[in-house]
Amino acid sequence: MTEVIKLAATQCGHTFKMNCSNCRLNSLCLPLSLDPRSMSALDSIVERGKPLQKGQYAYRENQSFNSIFAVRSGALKVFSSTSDGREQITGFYFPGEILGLDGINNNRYESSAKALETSAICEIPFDRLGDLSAQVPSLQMQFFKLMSREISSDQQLITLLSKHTADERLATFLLSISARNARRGLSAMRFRLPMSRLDIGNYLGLTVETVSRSIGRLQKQQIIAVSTKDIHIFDLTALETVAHSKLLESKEG
Amino acid sequence: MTEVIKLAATQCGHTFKMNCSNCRLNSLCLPLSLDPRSMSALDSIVERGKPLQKGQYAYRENQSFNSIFAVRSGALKVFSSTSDGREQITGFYFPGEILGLDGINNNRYESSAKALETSAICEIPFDRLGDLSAQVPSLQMQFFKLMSREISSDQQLITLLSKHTADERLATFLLSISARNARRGLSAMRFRLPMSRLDIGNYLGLTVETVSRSIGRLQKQQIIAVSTKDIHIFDLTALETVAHSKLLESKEG
DNA sequence: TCGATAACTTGACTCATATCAAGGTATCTC
DNA sequence: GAGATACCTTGATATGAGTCAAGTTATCGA
Repeated sequence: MTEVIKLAATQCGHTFKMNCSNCRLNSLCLPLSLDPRSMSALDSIVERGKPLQKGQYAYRENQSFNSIFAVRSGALKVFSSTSDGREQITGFYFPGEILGLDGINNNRYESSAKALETSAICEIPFDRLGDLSAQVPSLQMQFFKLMSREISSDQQLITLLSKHTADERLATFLLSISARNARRGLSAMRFRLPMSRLDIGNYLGLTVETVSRSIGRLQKQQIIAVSTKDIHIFDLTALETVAHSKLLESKEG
Repeated sequence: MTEVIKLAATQCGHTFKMNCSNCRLNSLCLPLSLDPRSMSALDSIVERGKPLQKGQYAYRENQSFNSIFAVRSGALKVFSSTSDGREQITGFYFPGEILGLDGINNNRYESSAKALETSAICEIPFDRLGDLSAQVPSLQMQFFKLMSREISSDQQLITLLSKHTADERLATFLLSISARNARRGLSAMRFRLPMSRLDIGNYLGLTVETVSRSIGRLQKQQIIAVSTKDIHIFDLTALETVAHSKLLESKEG
């Protein structure tokens, strides 16, 4: 084995060995519910390279598939190219979330993953994960659930795009970011968006102008306050109302 | 074991035991690339009940998850309810295809599956499939690929809904049905749609009227001929052109 | 710190698709 | 096989989001 011990430097100058056991995201990520021995087995196959700088890729469309990736810090966007050369963003990925699952089917990635800001990621070689899954039933189950969750969330996006107005889409999007922040122990009410308005519009099937106007409307209703990329949600309930119903929304005038 | 031998009656009155080995769809379905022993192990956990009649459900949203299903004959639609009570169809499933994967994550189905016509389905209990997957690496891999394919196809639908016109969506939809027919050894050029225009519109994020008008435009261009639910594709290349590019389409006038 | 460039906002206008309406056609039921 | 019902088509009109345009505000590199 040629495993290299990966060290990470803290701001105060100490170094420590990064692993799944001491990762504060392990309860959100693949190791969830693994016993210590299995966690250490998983840990031994995880590769922790140096962080991606903003704009760098974790993987690219059509590249041959070898690994899935877990986000440790930062944020990435995943997108594929349409037949006429435009891009479609299919998801944003935050710490504790796993990307690259679309590559399994044809042994090549069907999308590209690009860092929106400096991001640390864990690379998990898929063949070794498969071997380990066959030995550790709870890991296999956890991985099945992970893929199932990706399917569910894609289906929610399908519904969002197919049946909802611009304001509903934007409100749903903000609620999703908020909930994912809360899951990591961060504020559900205040956060900074790592992606541009263009990316948000692309993801939600809207133009930049429409995103901007929709944000404007939510601000005018005092539901949120926005300063460029800093979001402050004043009224979570009102935001949920906007997200969930055309009918109610129109009654508010 | 209380396994009952399932018999199916052919039209000429003979009976035979249905199993994965003799199923003519096994090269499209989960058993793909399994050796005979593993195939028979898989076969022993599959339950083949009596066919669903049109309108009956394979499973319903929020029902507790136990099994995934393979379509043997017929067709089903899978849909979930939006917050305001409307339905969103997320997929149509044809023979050889597998549904119910969204239930794995939370141990309950996040969508409902309804037969569009009389349909025979194979029920595969998920806990037993998990056990077997851990023992048969090629089955585990096949199942991972299956889920990955579902993710990819959902992402393609996301792109279709987000970035394409009504005509592009409809053309893409017809091409998808055509290709899946061809995969099963049926005609790519002539087929009968099992779903209503309403269902097509719902799936594609369009109203019935728009679907109808879009079909009308494709007929006027002599690309397809349609008689209610019977589709005849005259010019597959032209249909692909319509599906793939706004730019080219507008040049044709 | 300045200048350049990218990102964002706002307004005026257009257009693709939704909505409303009415009539026609297939399909099911008794 | 007649009536009822669901499904489909076509036309007229309305509208939400797109497009084009111009100006403002952030961000980045030298």
